[in-house]
Amino acid sequence: MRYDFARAEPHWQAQWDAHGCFRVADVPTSGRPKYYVLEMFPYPSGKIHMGHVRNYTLGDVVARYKRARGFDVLHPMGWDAFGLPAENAARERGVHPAQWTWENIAAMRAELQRMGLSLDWTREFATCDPSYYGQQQKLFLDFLAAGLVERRESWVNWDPVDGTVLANEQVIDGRGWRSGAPVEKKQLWQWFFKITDFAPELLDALDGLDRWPERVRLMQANWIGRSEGARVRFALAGAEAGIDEIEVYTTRPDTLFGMSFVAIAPEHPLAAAVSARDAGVAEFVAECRRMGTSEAVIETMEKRGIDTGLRVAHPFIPGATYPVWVANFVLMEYGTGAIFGCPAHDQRDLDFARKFSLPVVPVVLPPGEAEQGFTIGAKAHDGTGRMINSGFLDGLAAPDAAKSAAIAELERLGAGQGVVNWRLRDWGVSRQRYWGCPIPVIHCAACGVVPVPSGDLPLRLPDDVTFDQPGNPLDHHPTWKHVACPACGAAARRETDTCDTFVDSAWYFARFCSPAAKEPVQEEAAAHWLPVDQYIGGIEHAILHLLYSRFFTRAMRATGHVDVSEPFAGLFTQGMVTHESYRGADGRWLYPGEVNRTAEGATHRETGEAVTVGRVEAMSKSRRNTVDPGAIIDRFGADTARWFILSDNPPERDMEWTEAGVVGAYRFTQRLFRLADGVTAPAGARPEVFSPAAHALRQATHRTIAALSEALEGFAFNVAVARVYELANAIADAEKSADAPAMGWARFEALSMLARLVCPMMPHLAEELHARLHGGAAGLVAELPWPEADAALLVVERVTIAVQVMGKLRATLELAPGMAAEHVLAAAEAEPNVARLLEGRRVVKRVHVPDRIVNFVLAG
RNA sequence: GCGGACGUGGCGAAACUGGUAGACGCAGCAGACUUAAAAUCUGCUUCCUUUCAGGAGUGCGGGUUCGAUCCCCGCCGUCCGCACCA
Repeated sequence: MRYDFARAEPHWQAQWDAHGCFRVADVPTSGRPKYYVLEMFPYPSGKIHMGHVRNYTLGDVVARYKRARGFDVLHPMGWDAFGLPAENAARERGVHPAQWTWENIAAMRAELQRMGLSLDWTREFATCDPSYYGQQQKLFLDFLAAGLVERRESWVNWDPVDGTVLANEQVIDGRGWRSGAPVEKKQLWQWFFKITDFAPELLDALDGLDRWPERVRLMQANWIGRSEGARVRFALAGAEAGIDEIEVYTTRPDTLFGMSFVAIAPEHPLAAAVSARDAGVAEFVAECRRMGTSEAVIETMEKRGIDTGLRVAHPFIPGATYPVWVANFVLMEYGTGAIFGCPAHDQRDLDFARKFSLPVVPVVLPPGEAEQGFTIGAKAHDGTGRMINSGFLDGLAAPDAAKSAAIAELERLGAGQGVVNWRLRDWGVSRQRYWGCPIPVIHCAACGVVPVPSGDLPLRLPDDVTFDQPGNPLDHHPTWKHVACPACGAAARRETDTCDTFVDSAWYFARFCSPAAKEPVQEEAAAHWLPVDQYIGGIEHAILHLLYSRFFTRAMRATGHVDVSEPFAGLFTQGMVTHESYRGADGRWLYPGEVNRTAEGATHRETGEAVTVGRVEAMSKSRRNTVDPGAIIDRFGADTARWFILSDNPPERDMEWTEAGVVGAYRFTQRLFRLADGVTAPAGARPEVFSPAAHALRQATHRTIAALSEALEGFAFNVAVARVYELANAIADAEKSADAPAMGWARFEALSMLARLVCPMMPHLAEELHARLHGGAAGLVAELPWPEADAALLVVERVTIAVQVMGKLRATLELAPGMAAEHVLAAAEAEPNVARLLEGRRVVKRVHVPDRIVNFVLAG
């Protein structure tokens, strides 16, 4: 008899649904503790991919386990439904973004439901639904009223041919992806959330996030980027267009005596001023504008610059002046958009100085170096040392003591002051696009920016838009933007920018607590469920999405919507799903389904020609190395897909999807089914006495319960899987051993525990096994508590002690635990192999680690 | 370029975070069952030396320690993020 997953899986899903196993109230009255499990909700691209299967399987294991542990578990699902792909589909295929999105959602919901996830589907929503984004508009207006939103000019990537703003990913090698035209930077008036208001708090609170991965906290801390330094004002030797000084931010004011130039960003006002009269500078600035706004691009391109001819005075050295350059690596967004260059102690400045033959004066002498003859070669010295060539700073320790002294002097001279600087920039949320949440403000010539009245919310997107011309369809709409000013009644214009989709995902976790509420969040529901106890998603979101959510939660707290500051108490970041890639003889990428893969190599399934096996890489459509979860569930069932995805490796690491691995997982589902097939509850009470074999099986069962609990708590799902294999092996072995009277009882115990233990991972098979073992009379596993291990069966009766001589293993001892050191050492010395090696040698040290190891250290 | 991680048999990995490296699975090999194949079951499986017994071994090179996959220093390789992809 074989396990018929195709029949069983829909059956048990219907049972769970009929029992409402996974539904919870907005404000539960059960008295049980709460646990909120959330996986990052998907973008509705149309099909689920293996990354989703992994993410939602991980979350489901946690949700089911916690539910069994007696928690009320909130485990919702929704759709991150606004975004560029829907507009691209509209432009390419003429389908309306709304239609495209809702059809995708329907398809993906059906696929997700086949996975047997323990979700409360009654809480489902999509961010493109006015019932969601209308609430978001309320939040926007509350933030605006609280001074957390601001309008200012900032730079965007502009495609001059398509007349549209480009996302960084739409800029390829400095050109627009569709038009191929060189991209230009352009300044637009944009809306910003003032995330920098919370910079100190966002940084400090990281310490309290003890259930977040350390690396994520580090990345966030570096991203927020607190630094202590100084602002220094350099007087220009001659004013330029009314500008008579350059303010610079530096973290190394101690190296001011080593300066050899000042460099300003191409967007710096002074660069514009010089451009007006200097064609060379104007040309350079224009060229920098064609680089787009991506920091990664700016930082990796060749360091270039141009001398403006201007000179600045040194704050400490009367009479000394230095050239002012425009440099393509100076960022307008960081500090003041201007730096001073000290080539001896900053690698980038050194590269720049070497390239343009600027002086390199060392001012920090590294420890152990002689001052005389010390020069800087190809490497700048950015470490500690003692100040030289630095006037009043000479002899001080760098950087700290010298830094304080330099700042004190700058302040005394009125040439600057010590400041704390943040790398974090305010969050620009304006998008010149249709498929997003409309920003609910009106621009009035007389009244300025006027909020859309709350009674007019949700401010809906118009449906009748066209995508036949470049730019923002909202802007082109014949009527939508024309509106009377709510304040004065005069003709006014709606804001036509929509929100960054990161805004939608920055508070959805709060909305899930009360998805139907008439306000953004219902107070009691949010108070009960927040924060999310376990959040699970891809490491690629380690910075932006998580930081924005942390900001949003604080902004919602400031405007009275929630009473927590941190959205996610626990965070787990999963790795990607990867697969081999294949290329045919003509160089085209091939889908795994088109390839016959053997240990020796690969051939094309139809033509039989040789196929090149490429690297194992993240699944992507462009390389066609994708596997369709739907097809896997058709062939093997959801439990097999879930089991394999959990068993392969630790969830935080990238996993390789392999056909052989899935087949192996499938075989195990059948093996479990066979093991339990025909087994029913033994008649009579529990036996008084167990044979050694039956006792050993019972120990294995209870150790598995304990081990699995520990593994599941610690996200070591691959270890949990291994423990399940071990118990299954133990049951199979016991089957073969002589059938002592009590063995039947021990075996039934093992099997019925095993059925319950695999439930978080393979919920359908668990129900099937459970129902068969108990003749259908013992309820749903989904509603049973987690098994408890019998402490008496966890007691360790024998330990294996390794015996080393000079750190090398020479023997092992089998002993009862807790033996005294002398006894263990004596037993170790008596081992023939050990005695042989100790013969005639002097033992200088005898190491004994109880119940673990003995080590004899010999003289000489 | 900057920031963050990761690297263990043929492959995915485990190892009570300083104490027997390789649990468990995949693949492979041998055997049983079968007319045969599939499925299933049993055994073997880090590498080297001639078994007994040794030697080497956790990306590479050093260091600390009785003892290092684990701690420290320096390299190499791979991956993630870099603010308008989600």
